[in-house]
Amino acid sequence: MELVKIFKALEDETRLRILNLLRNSELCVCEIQYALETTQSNTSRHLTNLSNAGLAIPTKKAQWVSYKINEDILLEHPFIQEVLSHELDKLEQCKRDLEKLAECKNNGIPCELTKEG
Amino acid sequence: MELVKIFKALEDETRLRILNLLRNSELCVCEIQYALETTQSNTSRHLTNLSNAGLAIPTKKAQWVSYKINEDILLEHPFIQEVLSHELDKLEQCKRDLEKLAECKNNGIPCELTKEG
DNA sequence: TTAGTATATGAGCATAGACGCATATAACAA
DNA sequence: TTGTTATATGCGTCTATGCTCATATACTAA
Repeated sequence: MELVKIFKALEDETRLRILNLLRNSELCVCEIQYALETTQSNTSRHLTNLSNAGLAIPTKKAQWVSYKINEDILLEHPFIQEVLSHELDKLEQCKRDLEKLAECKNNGIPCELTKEG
Repeated sequence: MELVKIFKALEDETRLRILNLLRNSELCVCEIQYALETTQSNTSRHLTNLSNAGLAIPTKKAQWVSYKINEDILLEHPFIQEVLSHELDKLEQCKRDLEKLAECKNNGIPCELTKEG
């Protein structure tokens, strides 16, 4: 059941935090990793999960893989747009993640520096 | 995180089927069990789960416990209403469940007959 | 080629949860 | 009381999944 697959993807806090980060921009794995303050493998797995559920779309550019929200699934299942727009922004953790992401963007931090936290 | 708790509850096909059944009426455990064609313990556990997640509300009447949708959580999280209204009704299994429920209601089947399927 | 970086993935561990069986609890009926 | 019915729950099993560590893969650059 596709709906179950979607809810299974939404049922993890880390994945909700990733969707929140992707809400306004396409991001590469290391930027997401930096914002979440987690490991590379953990970030990658969650992104694979979101991709398998049809919620995110990966694009490879040189050695980077960037992920964005799958707009098609938002049209097919409007409740997901509702979640993105009116649920995630209320969460403190999601706000902190966006600040962390802005920090990463502003400082022009190269991906390798995500290792140093 | 409350949102995660809600998605964990929605992430199971049986529980989505139960929410579909409760969409239009308050039902006792045995009616739900009959419509789902599953065991009593399984039905009870899923209803407890929905109740713990704040999605359903139990009411005890004599030896029966009836469950209904928690309208308050629909107001707090409109995406749930969206799921109930525009996602579940599209699922073949949910349609079959409603037919099975109607059969149970029309025949005035007492709860014990749910054993005979 | 070799080295470095970005990402993905296999292995192993730990936890969570779905299920069925059996049993407990609660309410009713005789 | 005893028996029946409706519901909940403890226990064991099985499966799924999240996490970390280590390694593999893919791309870039020198």
